[in-house]
Amino acid sequence: MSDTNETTRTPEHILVAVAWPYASGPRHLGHAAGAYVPPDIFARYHRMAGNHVLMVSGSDMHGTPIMVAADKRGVPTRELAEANHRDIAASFERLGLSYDLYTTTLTPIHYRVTQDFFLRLLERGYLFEDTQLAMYDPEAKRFLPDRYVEGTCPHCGYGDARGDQCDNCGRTLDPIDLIEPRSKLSGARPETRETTHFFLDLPQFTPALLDWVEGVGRHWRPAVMNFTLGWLHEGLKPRAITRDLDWGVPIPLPGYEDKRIYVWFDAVIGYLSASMEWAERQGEPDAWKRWWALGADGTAPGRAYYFIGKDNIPFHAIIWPAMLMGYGGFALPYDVPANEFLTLGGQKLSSSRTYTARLPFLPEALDLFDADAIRFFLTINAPENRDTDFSWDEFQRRNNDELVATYGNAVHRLLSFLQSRSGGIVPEPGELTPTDEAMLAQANAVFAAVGEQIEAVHLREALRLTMGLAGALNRYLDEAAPWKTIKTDPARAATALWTALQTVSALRVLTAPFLPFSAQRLHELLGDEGSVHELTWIMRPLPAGRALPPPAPLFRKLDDEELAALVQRLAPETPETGEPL
RNA sequence: GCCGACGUAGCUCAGAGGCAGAGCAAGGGACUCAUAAGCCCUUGGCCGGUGGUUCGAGUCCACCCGUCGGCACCA
Repeated sequence: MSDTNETTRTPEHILVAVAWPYASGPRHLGHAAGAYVPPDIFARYHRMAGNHVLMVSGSDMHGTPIMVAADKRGVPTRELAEANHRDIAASFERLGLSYDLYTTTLTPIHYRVTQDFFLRLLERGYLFEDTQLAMYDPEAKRFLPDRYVEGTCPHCGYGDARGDQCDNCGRTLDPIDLIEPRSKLSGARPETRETTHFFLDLPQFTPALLDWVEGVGRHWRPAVMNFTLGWLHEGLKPRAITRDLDWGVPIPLPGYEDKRIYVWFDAVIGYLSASMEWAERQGEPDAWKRWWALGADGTAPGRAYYFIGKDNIPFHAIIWPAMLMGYGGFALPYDVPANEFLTLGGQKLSSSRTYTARLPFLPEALDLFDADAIRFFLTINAPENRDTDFSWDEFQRRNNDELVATYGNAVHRLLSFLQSRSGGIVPEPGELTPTDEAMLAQANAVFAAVGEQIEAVHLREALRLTMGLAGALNRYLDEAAPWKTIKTDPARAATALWTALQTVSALRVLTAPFLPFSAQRLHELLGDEGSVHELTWIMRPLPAGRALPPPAPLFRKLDDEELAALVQRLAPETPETGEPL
């Protein structure tokens, strides 16, 4: 067995920054496909490849929708946010997401870092105060975000237009233009009031951002770069970073007790504050600097990847970099591999196989299916280049025909045969034929190919290549046909079985980033102890003579009736939640 | 309305100047180790439309149609 693909390069510091889920309710499969599963694959691979990975995220706890939902239920805002946070964290754990820290924006350290950012940007002249007109609900005694004002659209006459946009004609609106405006909270007619807020002076950053994007953006996904350049060329506008609320990070200046720093400004700072919190918990309070602090010559300490959905591009490719530039001394994003959306658009409404009109929430999906089956579907059909369509038919097909039939079966047919014909003992190989050599060479080569794709954040292609090795193993077994040669040429059968077993041993390593739970089961079926995730990203030899435990299938098939019965338990309607992240 | 992305086989999706691809579905075949799985062969495409650039265009350009997203107080 050769270790030729073992890398000798020095370990890198890789920051895996994962979008902060908004703690307004459960996340659904679309969120997982877009922003949560990809970084986990990326982080797991980089750990196995020997790099120093820091993967942090947390729940975004502030913002108006959470406040409003809590008011409606008559519970304290903090209580609802924390309950939602616990649910999200639990489903992430069940999905196998390997955060080094998954925290919230309610921690003391987050408040401290956010206020520090505020003061530093203010001191450096990147924040200014200005007075604006805002809608005020006299009954709820609260200022209203634009979308909490409803009324008749001045363009098309639609009666339920929101203050920010008309859902009927799609036009962008100003709430002041609405005919017969009413508060979404109380129904009262909103008043216009003056209010003073702090603004982030984004125009100051435009030239520096353009320079930066035109350099680093070259390896970004084209959609992300075009979108970002579009904003920059259009000209940035100052953006209010405070609100008239009592839910959020307080403004660290006297006289602003009735205002708060608004959620989008504090949420992106979470990447930094969570890294600091992680370091403190490690008992090494400065450890975060290894991923964040620029060197004396301004060089980045490693590479920072921000995994988000496409709706979040402005925050991560423009606003957060501007904030970092303004503060100074911290590494900017290296890549922002934003995914498109998982949609339900193509589902045929007339089909009897249409079960729901919405994407399932993670807790529901995880109650019904193995995490690896979900991860497999979300990755092999990931919306990397464009929106991709979700349907239960497609989920079943990918699971049954690809995950189970190709990969699961390749493993199971081999291990079962070994168990029944040679008592589960890994045989001693004889002389290798060219076919055997080719099988092993391919397994070895797949490590480099998959690694290259993951590093480029082409996870879908990476998983496809991995499954390709399972397909090659099936073909190898058919050609070598040990079930025949075992009767005529036992030594040849032994060598073929040994070769196939080495390939399965490679697959348990190769699938580990994508399918962490089944990779661990396979690791144990191969008679190894400990965690498969602590192995190195190279061929893992399986020694001859080892006795393997009795095999069990890695995955289960979903038959039509079972799937239909399971999925019909899902609530047909979308429960009340806030917006996606 | 403005900006951007996308439109490729029945389905889900790759490909980005040089002979149209994969998986699944469909048709045929040989096999029996395996969760009726796996393997081999075959069928299947006006690459959304029109016009242009080019020796050559899914690929580059213009316009049109369709879908999705953004348009700064949702995050």
